[in-house]
Amino acid sequence: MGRGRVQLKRIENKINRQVTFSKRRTGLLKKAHEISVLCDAEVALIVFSHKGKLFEYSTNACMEKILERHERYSYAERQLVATDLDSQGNWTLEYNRLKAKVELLQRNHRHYLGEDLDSVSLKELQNLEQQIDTALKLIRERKNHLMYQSISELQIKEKAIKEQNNMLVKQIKEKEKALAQPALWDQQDHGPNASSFLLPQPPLPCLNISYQEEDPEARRNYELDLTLEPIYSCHLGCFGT
Amino acid sequence: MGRGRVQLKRIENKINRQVTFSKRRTGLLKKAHEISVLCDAEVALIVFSHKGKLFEYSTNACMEKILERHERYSYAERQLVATDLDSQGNWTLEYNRLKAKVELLQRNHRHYLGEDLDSVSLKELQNLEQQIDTALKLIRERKNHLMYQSISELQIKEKAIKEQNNMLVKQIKEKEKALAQPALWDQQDHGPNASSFLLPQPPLPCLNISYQEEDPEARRNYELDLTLEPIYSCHLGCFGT
DNA sequence: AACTATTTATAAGA
DNA sequence: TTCTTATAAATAGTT
Repeated sequence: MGRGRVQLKRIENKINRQVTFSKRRTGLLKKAHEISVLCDAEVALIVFSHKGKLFEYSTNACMEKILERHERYSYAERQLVATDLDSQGNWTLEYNRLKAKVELLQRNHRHYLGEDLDSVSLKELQNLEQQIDTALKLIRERKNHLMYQSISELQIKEKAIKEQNNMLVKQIKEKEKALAQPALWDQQDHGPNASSFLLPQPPLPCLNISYQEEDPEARRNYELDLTLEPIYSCHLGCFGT
Repeated sequence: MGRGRVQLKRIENKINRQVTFSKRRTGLLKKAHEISVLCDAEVALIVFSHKGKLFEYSTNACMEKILERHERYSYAERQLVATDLDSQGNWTLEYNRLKAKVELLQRNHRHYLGEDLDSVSLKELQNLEQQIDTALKLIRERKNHLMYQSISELQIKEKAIKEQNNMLVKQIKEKEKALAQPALWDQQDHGPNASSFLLPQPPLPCLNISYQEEDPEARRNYELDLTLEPIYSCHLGCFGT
């Protein structure tokens, strides 16, 4: 329906595919709604775009109900093959349903790990490959994001520590200077706290003790800085991959 | 689309409604399939007729997978509805255990698809990356294996068909030659099977009839050979990826 | 199930 | 994305 006859195959041009998707999606949802109203049918339509975005339509907006009904319907079919155990309560049904779900998930899980592929068709393999390829990209993206984040955090911390160090060095030098001329001072009693007498009030609390490593915060920073090294060397190389 | 404009309301005439349902259902399923192929989308369509009969379409015929994927999207919502009923019975324990398992598996599943990574630590991301990288290699290996396998099978078939063709050509030529010198033969009675008189005994059963396409096997081979083209053109390009 | 007059959907272009 | 337009497709009413 349009200016050219349409071939039933994947549209390779990305822009084109996106536009066609948008148009046809609208049409499809509309038609789903129409048949639902005109013919008094119950319709559930789920569409995931190539990029993974979800679009859906469901009669009376009760998707869950319809999916449940579907599940019951197709579950009943499967029951015909396996039958018999609907003796006790209805919980048995629910329990078996869950169990089947676990099995399916575990099967998928194995496939996502590249295991147990003998029963998988070529077509399915191609889908799987693409899904996983996409997943890998997303994971690396997220990883890189986290790494860049911690790098910039650490750079900020590093800068703060250096400033602290500079101040400490200055303090020590002044203290040495003061000790070199004790005559001017020893008549007065300054008590045991003499080491901080030159600090402004109030001093930054950690400044006069971090050399003794009694400040947990300072220590943690230091440790973090060390820990970072191996992470860098292992993974910075993959930033672009 | 038809001889009259259509009102978007339930068709009251029962026969009419049934006919329209049948027609539109066909159209809807077709369109669902088309958007799926053209735009590389994943589609699940469920239709219950007024009378309760089920019709469905799903991309690659994996309805369960798509529904599961959908479920993951609206997961949080249903949690609100579903939680609360863990009251009596010892089966409740087992049931909840299973449910927890499903949740865990689904969480993993999401991670394997590269979704929902916000809560994952850097360390875990690294593991995930490696697992998936390995999986991707395994999947591609398996895919290539399958593709090479079908290629060599098809090459063998191709060769066999060519040989058949050669023999047929030879037969025809000999037959023509024989017809060009009828005097030598027409005293003898060879019956209706004259066309195979030069074949070794027993002849390949299909050889003397395949030109009339009465042999299903020969025809199937031919179809197979044709079908191969698009597979080659679509997928051989990915062998190294 | 076919037919066909029309309405709809949509591909291409802007 | 949205609009327009030429054309392909779907389908309502009919047989």
